[in-house]
Order: sequence, then C-alpha cells, then structure tokens
Amino acid sequence: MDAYRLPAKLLKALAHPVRLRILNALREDEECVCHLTAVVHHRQAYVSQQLRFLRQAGILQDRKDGLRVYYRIKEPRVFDALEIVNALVGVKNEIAPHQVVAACPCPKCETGRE
Amino acid sequence: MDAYRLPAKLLKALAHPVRLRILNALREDEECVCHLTAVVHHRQAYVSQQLRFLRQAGILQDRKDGLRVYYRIKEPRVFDALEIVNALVGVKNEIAPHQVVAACPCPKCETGRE
DNA sequence: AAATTATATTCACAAAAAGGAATGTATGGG
DNA sequence: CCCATACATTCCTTTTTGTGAATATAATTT
Repeated sequence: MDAYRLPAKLLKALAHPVRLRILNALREDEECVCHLTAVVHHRQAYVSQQLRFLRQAGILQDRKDGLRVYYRIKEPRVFDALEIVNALVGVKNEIAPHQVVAACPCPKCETGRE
Repeated sequence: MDAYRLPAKLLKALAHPVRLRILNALREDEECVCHLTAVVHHRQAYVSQQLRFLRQAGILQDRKDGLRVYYRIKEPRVFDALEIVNALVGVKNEIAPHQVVAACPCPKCETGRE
C-alpha cells in the first residue's frame, strides 16, 4: 500500500545542502573523496558520512583505486529531478568542469596544476 | 554562495510519505481538507499540519469557501520531479480520478454518491 | 447567541537526523 | 615491518522532525 515510502526516502537523501553540493561536483565525472572534501569545505570524515548516505540511497557508486576511492553518479536521472527543483526555487546550478583544488593531491588536480 | 539551501528545503518538504500521498490526491483537482483527511487515513489535525508544511514550502495554495478550505497544487512542476523520482525507485503512482469517500461530506463526494 | 462543523494551532514527547571528535582500517612506500 | 596516506566508522551531543492529544478559531445553522 505504501508506494510513497521509497520515493520519500530517496528525496530525503537529496534534501540536504552538502549532499546536493557533492552531487553537483559529480555531474560530469567521478571524483575521489579527497577532492570532494576540498570542494565542499568540510572535514573528510563528514564528507565520508554524506557519501555513505548517498551510496546507501543508491544514488552513488564507489570504485577503489589504490589508496583512493572514487565516487560517481549511479543514477544520472537524479539530475533531471534536481533541475526541475532548482527551476522551481529559481536557482541555477552552474556545472563547473572539474574545479582544480589546491588542497587536493589527487592525480586529476595534480595534472591540472602542471 | 549557498545555492543549495533552497532546493534542499523544497526537497525536504517532499520527502515525506504522507505529504506525497496528499500531493498525489491533488494531482487533478483541488480538494477540501475534509476529503484529504479521509483519503490519507489520518486525523484531521495531522493532515492540517502536513498541508501547512506544503503550503509554507510554496507547493500548495489554499482557498476558503464557507466552512471548507480547498487546497490545490501551486507548482505543478513538482509532479515532473516526482515522476522521475518514482521511476528511479521503480514505483508507479496511479492517478485516481477523485476517489469518492464515504467518510467525506464535501460537495464533491456528495454528488459522487448520488 | 448557542451549537455545530470544518479547519488550524499549540504543546509535549518520541524519534531521527545533523554534526563534531576520536578512532579504526586498508593500501602503498620506505 | 613501520609509517604515512586516504578513507571509513563509531560514539556522542545537539538540533530538528514526526506525531499524538488537546484545544482554538472561524464560518454556518438554528
């Protein structure tokens, strides 16, 4: 009977400023935790918590490569939903093309600095 | 800087099973609180609370007519977002065409019973 | 004006989420 | 094997949300 429980759960996973920020950083490509930590300006442990939340909600997927863990969008359709929501509240999320972050030692940021 | 606060707030308003249920009951037309109360199987006071939540989030709009208050969707685009979310979690919300409810004394249900 | 009906609000408490701090784990390098 | 690095988890506290119960308000009828 309760066909509203699952969508509500997914929506709750999205209903958080930091998690939205993380998702936006993952729009175009996967990123390592290290990079996301630098981008959202929060402690690594905190970012890990939010990543787990998004992963458990089925929105993200992770991939291990050596020391680093790369997160990527598992369900790109969330962005379609988010765009509607953004339009509704009159917000425009610009898609930044992999912001190179000084505080991030990951390969992607390294090559960006060279 | 925080372009994520507003969308997060709207998403939070949607991230609740009962509120989703209410919204679905309002897909095609406005309904009185009395009717919504009967449809979602909750006490009237509780439904009023959720209605206020949705109204304050800018999703619903109300109209007073005598003793009754009719609620209607103010932002139909939420359904576009919700449909994507539903598809994502594999749920299909059937649109019931104004379910006539025995417990509801509103004009719309009255004429339905005649 | 009193009673009735439809809806809203307020209070109180339980439950859950948010967020901080400390610590654990795993991989890779010396 | 020890250490450093990248990430995850656990514990704890604060804040927010959920929900029930009681009560208030406002229009309508008698």
